[in-house]
Amino acid sequence: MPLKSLERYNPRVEEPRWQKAWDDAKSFEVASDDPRERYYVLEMFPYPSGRIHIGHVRNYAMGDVIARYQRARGKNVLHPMGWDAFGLPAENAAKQTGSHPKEWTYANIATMKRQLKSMGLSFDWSREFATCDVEYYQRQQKLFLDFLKAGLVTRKKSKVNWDPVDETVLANEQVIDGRGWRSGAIVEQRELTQWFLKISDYSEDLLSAIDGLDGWPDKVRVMQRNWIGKSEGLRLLFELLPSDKTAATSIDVFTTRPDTIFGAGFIALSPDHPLSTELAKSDPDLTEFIAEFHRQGTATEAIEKAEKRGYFTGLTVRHPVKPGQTLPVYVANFVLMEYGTGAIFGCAAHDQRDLDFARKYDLAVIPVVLPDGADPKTFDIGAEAYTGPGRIFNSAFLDGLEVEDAKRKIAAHFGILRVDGRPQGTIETQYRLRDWGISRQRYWGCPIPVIHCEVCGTLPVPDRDLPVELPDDVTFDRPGNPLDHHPNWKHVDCPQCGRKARRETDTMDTFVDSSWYFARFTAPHAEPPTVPPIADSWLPVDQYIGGVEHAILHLLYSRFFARAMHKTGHLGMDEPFRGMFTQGMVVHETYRDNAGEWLFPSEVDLEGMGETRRAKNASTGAPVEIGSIEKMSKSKRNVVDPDEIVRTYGADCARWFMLSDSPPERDVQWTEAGIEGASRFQQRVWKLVHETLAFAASPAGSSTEAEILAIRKLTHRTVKAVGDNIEGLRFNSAVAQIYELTNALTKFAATLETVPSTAGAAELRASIETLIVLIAPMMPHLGESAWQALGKPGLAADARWPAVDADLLVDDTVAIAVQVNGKLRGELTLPKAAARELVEKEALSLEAVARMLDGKAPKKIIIVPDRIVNVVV
RNA sequence: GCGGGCGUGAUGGAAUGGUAGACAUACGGGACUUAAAAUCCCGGGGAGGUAUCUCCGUGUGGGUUCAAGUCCCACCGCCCGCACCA
Repeated sequence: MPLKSLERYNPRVEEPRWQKAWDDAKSFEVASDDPRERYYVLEMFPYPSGRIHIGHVRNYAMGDVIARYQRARGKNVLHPMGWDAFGLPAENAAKQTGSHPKEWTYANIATMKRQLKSMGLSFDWSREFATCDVEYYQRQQKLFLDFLKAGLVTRKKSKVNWDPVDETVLANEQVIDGRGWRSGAIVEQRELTQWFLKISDYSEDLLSAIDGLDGWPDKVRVMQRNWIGKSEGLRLLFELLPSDKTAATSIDVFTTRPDTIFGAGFIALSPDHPLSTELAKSDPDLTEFIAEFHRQGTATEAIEKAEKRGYFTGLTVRHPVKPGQTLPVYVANFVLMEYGTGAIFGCAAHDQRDLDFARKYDLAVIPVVLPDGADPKTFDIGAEAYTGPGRIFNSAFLDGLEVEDAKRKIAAHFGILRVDGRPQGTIETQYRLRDWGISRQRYWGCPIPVIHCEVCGTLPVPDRDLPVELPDDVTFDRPGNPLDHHPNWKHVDCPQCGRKARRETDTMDTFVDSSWYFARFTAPHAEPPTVPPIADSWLPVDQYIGGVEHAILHLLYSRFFARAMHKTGHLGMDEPFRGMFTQGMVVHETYRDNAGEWLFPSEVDLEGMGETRRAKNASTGAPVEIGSIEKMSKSKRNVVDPDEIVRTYGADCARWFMLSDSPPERDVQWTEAGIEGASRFQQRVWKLVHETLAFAASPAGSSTEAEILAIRKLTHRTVKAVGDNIEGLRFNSAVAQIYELTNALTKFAATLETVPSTAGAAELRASIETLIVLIAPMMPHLGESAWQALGKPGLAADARWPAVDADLLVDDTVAIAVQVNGKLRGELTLPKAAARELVEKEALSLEAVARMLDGKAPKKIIIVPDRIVNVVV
């Protein structure tokens, strides 16, 4: 039944038609009073930078497959979308083009929403919001005030990371290799009074709960563990010998190796240590040393490898366990004020940094841990410190103990002693995690709802005065915070005494906005930030999908926020995301001409393959160099425009290709051939559907029972496999299964053409209908068009996932591989669960096996039922 | 330096310890066509000139096992994260 006259499937016509049908039917709007089992799938919402890029397409295609699949499984699926809409780019655009951040942002949202709609994503648009909507950020202000009341917010003067390009403060998490995460500028240190969220209150909880996040990638869990950075050790007081340089009587030190105390050779203070600062006042050389340290900036790789340098303060402390001995006190450039107490004791023999330092300043190197098997008389430290296990020696009452036992014993020892009336040593847990500084000196963010009164101090804005709304009339003609420059916005009356007071002009870090949006989606129009019973009925998010670049920042903040919202009664749970998935990037080849100019893929013609593959400029014919495959970026022009892809191939093909080519956690390379393959498949399915319809009208004939059964079995197996693969997020494997079924059905249709059969045609039709339901989550528009062509009622979007007949998943005959000494020599087709004797007999009677045996009797025969026989000779 | 991951045809990649290379892409051959595109069919890890068949083959070298891409040890290479955390 050739269908030469069949028109090609035309996505440009079909796709908008179905998008409208879904809209009209409100297919994807969900109600919270629906009694069915709930499923919440969420993709990280985008920043409205201007246009959707192909990475978004991949992210949302994955989420959409899950949403549509779970819907087909009969669940009430929440699949919302919104906009992470505050942030610096809007202000930068304002500076560059004179646009207003608000207009710029909402215009971008409009564009991107149109683009997303053209992708046919099953979002519940009725729940859409942008974080810059007053309706959203006013609830965020409410949360802030509740956090403030609950003691989860502090205001303190602190050294902050200052981004000189963006002219704002950055959180530690936002400093990458000493540079601003967005601007790339080298970050400077400044002292400012800042608002902090006390995430460190939850250090232990955030850490220990990671163990329970088994729906998260290990990689992300490890990163979060490392970021929180727990270590247990001893806080130890060293008594200072009296000096006219300072009134201080002791130095507080944190160590994880108290067992090496007998090997202590010096004390080192951070240049930022209060004692260092005090001493510097009367010591110009130390002042210079500290200034030099600050000039070096913060942690970059170069600094990391920088030489250990120190400055002797002239102070000495008593050695706490060696009566009569003292240790010199240095200020050293490798000691961080941010960790522990900002002071350490140096044990050169068992810490590499301390050893480097000791060698440079000719300080004592006293080994106190003896590796197993080493001779205490000859054991010596060369250029490398010994940090391994062993027995303690040279250490009086610790001698002979293992490292861990020695730690316990010395902790007990110092727990009894007193310095300045305090225990000399206390066991303490330290975390690397710092409180989250959220103050930003920017306009386009959520205003911090606080008022500063000279008399009453710092006061929260009363709930009744919310929202604290951003003024529209701001200018961007000078550096700094436009809110601060605004003529009257910050001038308010004190809510307590009524005197003139000043509004806080800092706005919140935009990571605050994204730390609770998933909760707001559960009741986006409610008066309070969340409606706890509703939020709790949806949360935690069953499957969250986004880029690994948020593995620490956003995911950690959100986990903290859930806890803080729990504490303040806005949520009933602590962990916001049950399942987390980090998808790979979309990458593309780069192209560069002789002048070194980057070219867009659309400007390049490619020919040849492998070694002979060449590229030239499509319009001029000039040679083009094919460069490395990299993450798509505007600067290297290795980008494709989703709009253009949708125009040329349709959204379904873009989605299909994004899902088919690589495992979702790995990078996928965008290729023209790949998207064309998707398009070919789309046409094949369309053709197959119409062939099926033609066969249904064909006269009776005979196809064999066996053929029909084989098709039915394959269909059921595929339904099972595709479902399993989607649930396991193995979209590429699901696609492969669909290809296999499609290929088999195409072949079957071809045999029907030569041997017509009513039963065969009916079987084909049933299988095709199933196939369409399997395809629909990935190519939803094609799914609808085919569904309609097949004359099925309603929308494919509402079709149920086909039921699997378990009996059809197993065969009554099985192919059993026959090996001799582990090497494949043949294959048997036997009834399922055949007796061992039969399997053995059949296997031995194979000619290839007999040949390998060469008349000898087998030593052993291993039989794995229904799978394999291994004859051992 | 520490931590995590990965290494399979020309390419992206499949493979509960049990028939390596599913599926796709690229390529080659054929059919259809005046021709091209599209479409359909066939082929394909390497070597032994073809088929049969044999040997080799999942980064390298060892090991465990009847059987290893898969598990263990060592090494090489690549990618990612953290980075003076005491």
